[in-house]
Amino acid sequence: MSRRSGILEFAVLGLLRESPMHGYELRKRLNTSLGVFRAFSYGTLYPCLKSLVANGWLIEETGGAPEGAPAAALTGRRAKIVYRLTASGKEHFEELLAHSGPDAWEDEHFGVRFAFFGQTSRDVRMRVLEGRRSRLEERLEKMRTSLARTRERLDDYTLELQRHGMESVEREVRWLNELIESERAGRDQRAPDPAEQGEKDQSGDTGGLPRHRGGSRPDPSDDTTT
Amino acid sequence: MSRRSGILEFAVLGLLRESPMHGYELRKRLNTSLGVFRAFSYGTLYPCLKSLVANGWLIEETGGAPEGAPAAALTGRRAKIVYRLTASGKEHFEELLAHSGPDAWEDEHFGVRFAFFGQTSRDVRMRVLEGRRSRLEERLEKMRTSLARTRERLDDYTLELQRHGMESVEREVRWLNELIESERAGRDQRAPDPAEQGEKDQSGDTGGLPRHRGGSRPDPSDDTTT
DNA sequence: TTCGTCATGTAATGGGTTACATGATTAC
DNA sequence: GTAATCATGTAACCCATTACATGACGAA
Repeated sequence: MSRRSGILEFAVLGLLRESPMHGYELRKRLNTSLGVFRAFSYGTLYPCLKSLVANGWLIEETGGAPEGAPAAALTGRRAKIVYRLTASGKEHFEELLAHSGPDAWEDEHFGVRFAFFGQTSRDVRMRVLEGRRSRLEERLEKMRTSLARTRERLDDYTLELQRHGMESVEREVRWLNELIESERAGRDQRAPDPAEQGEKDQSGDTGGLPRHRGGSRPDPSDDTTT
Repeated sequence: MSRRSGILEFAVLGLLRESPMHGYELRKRLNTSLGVFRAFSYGTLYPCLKSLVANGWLIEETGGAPEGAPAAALTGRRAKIVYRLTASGKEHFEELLAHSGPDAWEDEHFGVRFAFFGQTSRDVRMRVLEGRRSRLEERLEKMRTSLARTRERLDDYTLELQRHGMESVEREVRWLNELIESERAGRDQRAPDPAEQGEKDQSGDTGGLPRHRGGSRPDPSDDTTT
């Protein structure tokens, strides 16, 4: 029952909803897809998985590959313990997805919440985005007044640090503005359950994200990994 | 001896080098001047102060305001315990300032290190800035390849999250480029010991930071605080 | 005189990492 | 056969927060 971090629990549940996986692979996904923000070690992950099992939200599937063909988990290598989301686990995740309390837009939570926006209803998405924005704006306010008071006493480097910090926050606010804007424009389209999608058309209309060009495009010609 | 966080120790030593302070004020400074990145609670700060005293790096000055006029600490309200940096504490801080090991440019450390660049020698500044930059660049590399591999499997929101994350990192790299550039341009000017400055002219030539205009300027007309 | 803020502390708890222990499977 | 990576776990520790306990001082 103990040993739950909220954010990790949420992410694990969300990832396992897409497809069953074993711990090792789960961790990799956690640290790439979502893990721009957070990296978890095994010492955190495995105990968490155990506790999720104890809660009845996951079941362990040991031994030879079960019929349910856990997709990528078994290409080449046989998994030891595959975790699969139970019905009540799915239900629990659904509840977590629906929550849009104040903690949902704190630094640690927001990223993960956003990562699962594809499974989140539009009104919750809006609340989370707007909550995050006002959170950042009040932080900005504090920074501004504090800077106004201490401006003279600070040396150039501290000032520059402050300036850059504020600019980062302002930038995220602008990003949120864009996102909120396009959420407003797009119609409510809750993404279908990924586990039941099969080969269906996934030309996602998930609210209509803004288009971005230039910068951050991965070089498609380098696939020198694995 | 235990209970030391490195970053907190560094920041406390650095702030106390400017002027003696008591814990309460120290914390406020920690959470404004430097604390764009980190906020510490009393439960962390006070034990840390005790351990710094135990190391001989600080001394506690209890009772009525000592002759040494601890500046802002005593305007209006009398402080209970004023912490002052000892000679060996100063020496220790000097050593910490001179270190430019790999941890100096990790996320948690970099901000605080930068905040004290005014007291840092130019070559150390350069090493830290360049270390940070290459750290970010290798992170960027990882993100790019990982994104290239998983691009198709990711939904629009995850993709957007990834994109924004990468853009943030790229932006910091550009910032570092500017800083490194102006460090190269400026001559070596180690800021004088702030504790011995008195009313001297402080038109800091600390290497010549780049000039920035627009955005992030505090509104000078709102001083509705205190 | 009561409320807000200043001011200092501690014990319990939380949330996470590191280092270690163990072993299977694959690539060379 | 041996190195690398896959794979699972645990115990010891670390860093910090929360909640609590305590009390002084100034302003309304």
